This record gives sequence, C-alpha cells and structure tokens, in this order.
Amino acid sequence: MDDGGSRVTRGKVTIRTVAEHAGVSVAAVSKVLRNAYGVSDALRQNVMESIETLGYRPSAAARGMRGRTFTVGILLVEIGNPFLPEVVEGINDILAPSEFKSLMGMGRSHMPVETSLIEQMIDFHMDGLILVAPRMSGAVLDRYARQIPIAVIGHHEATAAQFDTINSDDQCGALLATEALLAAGHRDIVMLSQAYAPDSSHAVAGQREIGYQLAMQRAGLPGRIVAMPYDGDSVPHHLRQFLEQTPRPRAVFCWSDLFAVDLVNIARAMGLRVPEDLAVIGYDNNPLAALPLVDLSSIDQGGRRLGALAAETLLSRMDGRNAPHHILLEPSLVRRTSG
Amino acid sequence: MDDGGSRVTRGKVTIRTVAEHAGVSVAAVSKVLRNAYGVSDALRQNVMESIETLGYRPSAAARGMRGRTFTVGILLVEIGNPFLPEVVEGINDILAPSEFKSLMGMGRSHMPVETSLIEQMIDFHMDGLILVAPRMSGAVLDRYARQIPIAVIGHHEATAAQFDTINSDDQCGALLATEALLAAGHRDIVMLSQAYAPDSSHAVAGQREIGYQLAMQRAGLPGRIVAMPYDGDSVPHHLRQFLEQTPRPRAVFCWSDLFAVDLVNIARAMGLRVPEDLAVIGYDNNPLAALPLVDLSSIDQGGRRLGALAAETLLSRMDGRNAPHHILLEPSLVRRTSG
DNA sequence: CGTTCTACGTAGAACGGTGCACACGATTCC
DNA sequence: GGAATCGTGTGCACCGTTCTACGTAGAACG
Repeated sequence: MDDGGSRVTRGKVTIRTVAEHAGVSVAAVSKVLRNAYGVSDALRQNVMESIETLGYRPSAAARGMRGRTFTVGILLVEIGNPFLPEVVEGINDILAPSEFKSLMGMGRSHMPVETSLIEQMIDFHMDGLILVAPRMSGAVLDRYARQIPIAVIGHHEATAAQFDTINSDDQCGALLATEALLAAGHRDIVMLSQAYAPDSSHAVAGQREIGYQLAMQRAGLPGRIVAMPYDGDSVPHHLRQFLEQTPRPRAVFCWSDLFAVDLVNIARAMGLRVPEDLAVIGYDNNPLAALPLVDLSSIDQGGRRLGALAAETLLSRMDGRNAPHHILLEPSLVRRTSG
Repeated sequence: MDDGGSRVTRGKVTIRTVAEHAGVSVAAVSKVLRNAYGVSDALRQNVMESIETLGYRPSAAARGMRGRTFTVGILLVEIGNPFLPEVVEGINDILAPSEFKSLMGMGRSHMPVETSLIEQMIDFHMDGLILVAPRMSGAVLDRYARQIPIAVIGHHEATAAQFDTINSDDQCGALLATEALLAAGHRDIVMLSQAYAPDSSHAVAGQREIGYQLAMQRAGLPGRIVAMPYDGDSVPHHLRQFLEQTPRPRAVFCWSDLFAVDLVNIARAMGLRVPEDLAVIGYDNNPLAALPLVDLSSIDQGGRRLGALAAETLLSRMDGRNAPHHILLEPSLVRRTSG
C-alpha cells in the first residue's frame, strides 16, 4: 500500500529515488534506461516496476550533460508558409515511432535569429538538427555541422561534406512548369521570383530560375524574371502593380504559391479571366492551391516525403554515419485550371 | 559509434576555460553570467572580454540543473491553422527584447502527444510554458502548473488558480457575428461548430456556441448547431453534404475560418451566390479570409496581441507572481462581402 | 580442484554550470 | 581602537544523469 496522493508533486522523483525504491544502485537504473549491456531480466523487470509506480521520467537536461537527450531540433525559417506544416508532419511521421522527440525553433526570416536558435539547440545538447530552408551560407552550416549532426531541407549544396541535404529537384520542377505553359501555346512567359541575397546560390528560388531559363532557352525564347521582395504585407501591392503593367504578360510561372495564390486572386478580382487572360502555375502545391475558387496548377514537391527523408537521414547520421548523403526528389506537376 | 582518435570535444570552451583565461574563479564568471550581486565593474569587464575572445556560450543543459535556462516553451496543438503564426509572432515580439528565447512543440491534435511534449519541456528545465488551445482538461493543466509557470491561450477557465489564461471573449465574438447576420435580416441562421470532447467546457468552440445561442434567444429564434469533426481531409466532404441538405440554411456562422473559407469556396463552386444565397461569417480572420475571391467576414480576435499578452503574463509569473491572472480581450467584426 | 570466462552489478568520477557559506581587506561606528 | 558592516571574490557541495573501471559469483575448462 503506497502512500496515496501527493507523491508526484511532493518530492521530485529522480533516478536515485527509483534506485532506492527498487533496492538497486543508481548505475543499474541508468543501465535499464539506456538498454545498456549487462542487466538481467529480473533486474530490468524490478526497475521497470519502480519507474512505473513512481512515475519517473529522466531529466533531459541532466542526460544531455553526458549522454543523449533523444531530442532533435527543427529549425523553421518562418512559420507562415502553409507548405511547412507538411514537412514537419513528415518529420514527425518518422520520429514518432522512434525514441526521439522533436522541438522546433522559428527563425523569423532573420539570420541572426536563425544562428542563435541553432546555438540554443546545441546548448541544450540536442542530438541532431533538421534545418528547413535556412538563410545562412554553406560555410556557416559547415561550422555548426562539426558540432552536431545536421540534415538540411531546401538548401542546394550537393558538395557539402559535413551535413546531409534533402531537396526536391527545383530545376526540374521549374522546367516542368514552364514546359507546361509552353505546351499550352504560350510564348510570353514571365517568371515571378523572390529576391534573395547575392551570395545565396543554394537558394531554391535560384534553382527554379535556372530551370525556367533552361526551358525558355530550349524553346528559343527570351526569359524574363521579375524578382519581388517577400516581406509580408507589401506582396499584394507589388502583385497588383505587376498586373497593371502594359503589355501585361499572358502567362506567369511563380516561384511559390505564396505569390501565385494571391496573384490568381488579384487577377480575378481585377476582372481578368484565368487562364484565358492570364495563365498561372505556382510552386509547392500548398493547401490553398486546391481551394475551388483558386484552383491553381502547381508543382508538388512532396513536402511530407521531404520531411520524412530528412528525419531518416538524420537518424542514420546520428547513428554514426559520416559520409554525407545528398538526396534529390522528383517533383510533379498538379494540373488544375489556372494554367 | 564514436571514433576514438579525433575528439569531438576538441577545445570545447566551458566556464572553466573562461575562468582560467580571465584569471578568476569559476564562481566569479558564473556571477557575471547571472548578473548576480557582488561583482566589481573591473571584474565584470575582465570576464566579459574573455567571454568575447573565447566565444563562450553557457550550456543551457548544465544551467538547467540548478538555475534557469532562459527558455520558454510554446505548445502548439497543430501547426496547420494559419491563425497560429500570428500568435507565435506576438509571443516573440515580447520575448525577443528580453533575455528569454522560445522553443516550440507541436501537439498534432493528439492529447498524449501534447502531454508528452509538456513533460519534455519540463524535463529540459524550461522556465515557463505558453500553451495554445491545448486539448487537455484544466485538472491536468493544474498538475503541470504546479511544476512550471504556465500561461494558456484559448482555454476558458477563469477560476484556475495555478495558471494564467489569456483569451479572446469568444461568447462576445459569436454574439457579434450572429447579431450581424440578424441585422442583415436573416432568421434562418445555423452555427457550424466543431465536435469537441464532452468534458471540455473550456473549449473555445463551446464558448462560441453559447454566444450564438444567446443572440438567437434574444431575437426569439431557435438556434441550430451542427458539429463537425475536424480531422483534416474529410472537412470538404462534410461541408458539401451540409450544403446539399434541403432546405438549405440561408445564413451560417462558422466557429472557425478553417471551415468558413472552405464553405465559401464550395458554395461558390456549387453555383451559390454569397451572400445572396448563403451568408457566411467566420471566426479568426485568418489570412485567407482577406483573399479577394474569398472576402469572408470574420471575427478578429487579435492573435498577435493575444500572444504578446500571454508572453508578458508568463514573464511576470516567472518573476515570482503567484496570484492567477485571467485576461479577456474584446474581439471585433471585420466586415467583408460574405455576410 | 584451481584457473579462466562470462554475466551481472556497483562505486565513483565526470559533465558544466549554480548558489551558499565564508574569507578578507577596507570602512564606518561608537 | 576594537567591533560591526560592507563590498568582493573564492571554495565547494550540489543538480541528475552517464560511463568507465572494477568486484564478484557461478559456470566452464583443463
């Protein structure tokens, strides 16, 4: 008959409490916890029972000081993009059945915030990191990767030696989209891209620009890329301006649905028919593209699969692998009525 | 598996390294780090310089064992709702200039995941928690709140003694929405609500139902509430069914834009005119409501302000306050063309 | 029957900080 | 002029784990 009531809150239950309750040494309990070699079934059973009755949970903070924390950090650049939840779910699909948990940080599209978040995760002694479309350069990533296993999504750098990369083939995706517009008979195809820092050759937008240019070149047409800043509220304004120019382009390939969904909306609100007056193909196939009133054709890069693969890759790296893995996934075009 | 030769710990700079470099005791460095009492300007200066040149960062894991980690955990029920990013940004608005950082966990709409995430954050010795619309009951929250300061958003329980709550006045918001529909001459107003667990009187959906019923009652009309499960992909199907019933309601108040945006889309796709054939008012004023093609009237609860207030409240509680604070914010109606 | 294995369990030193108790010289007080 | 006070810095015992080295009993071996 155990003392009813306030045992959980009263005295903090540590590994020592468990050891005493089970009548064994602290080290023995630790061994059970870690599935370490050298514990008899009887001991394991005994300890497990004590853990159960006491409601013991090992302290991740203390664990981190010598061993693993069984936690991986996920760094999101910004949380607003509806494409990201898919990636996170993919990661958790893999992590959930494993012994690892995840904790996320939000970069707020600001590089100093990103780096400080990574450092914070390192300081918490997390076991590995998954970065999603980080702003920082490969050199910076390299430095961190020397301290902690890292898998990166949305950062093209297939020669990186210290970390793994998992990407959709953005060149191929852009090629697919542009070719679809070409096949529909369009020649006047503009790409709406995102302005990115000059030193970021790893950026997905840049890769998509290459794919677009390649398709145009193959068709013997001149490409035209319009770069827009992505800073929240000004986007609709810029898009409206874009549509008011004369002559207005007849077909647009958008680097992201973040722009494309708004573009279709604004175009229709201005009285333009989509796709008759303006054909649009976006990128990411985010949930909004599927809304009946939007019905946007888009490149699907399989966010969930991207996340799952990143998690698997990280897991294997945390398991001791040192040779870098660089994975490239085939995207696909989801045809809807917009273009 | 670890290679024996090249140590990863190659030149790890700890508080001891700093102490040696500055020619002072470890305790002195610790004092500087914590802004503790009893350090001269000369010492502080000296230590600071060493920290700078060595690039030292204190280990959050080690810190957590006795002191604070200067980290607050944010628990998100699910990451898909576009309303949540606003809340998170509000939190970070307040946290960024403070000495605290944040780390997020994702509940995946599954209660066991939520609780395990909270426990994980406790195990990391975080200093405080902000929970956004948690599924769990007040009793469970109470138990956790005894172990760590907690501020909760989107959980109505104004009598909770152990934790703070920050809410929008959901009854008032629903009243506003329903009265707007009544004022437009509608009498046949249905509320589309979310199915929630029977023991969750704290749920925002429940509060909104009360507000709706109140408005209908005041108008001398019978209310009708239709509850739908929110489990991802089945929503459009249910909404379509809802619109195919005869007689079809003329006006709908939706507990969330999560439903309302889809509802407007499906209705228009079915050839219904909004608002002439079907008036709709949603809740949350999420970014999609503002899309020109959707143009959904919605109740704005000021997510950013909600987040900011939660962070401030938590900060003050972590500072030693014990008396619970319960904050209720006035929502407002954002009129667009849908209803 | 003594010796070597093998399997199981334990003691105690890390890990990187915090925070209390205290030492110690310089003021201030009576 | 001795005691009390104050401002600064230090020593050391924690915090809750992991991990290495070692002890010990029983089995297998020659």
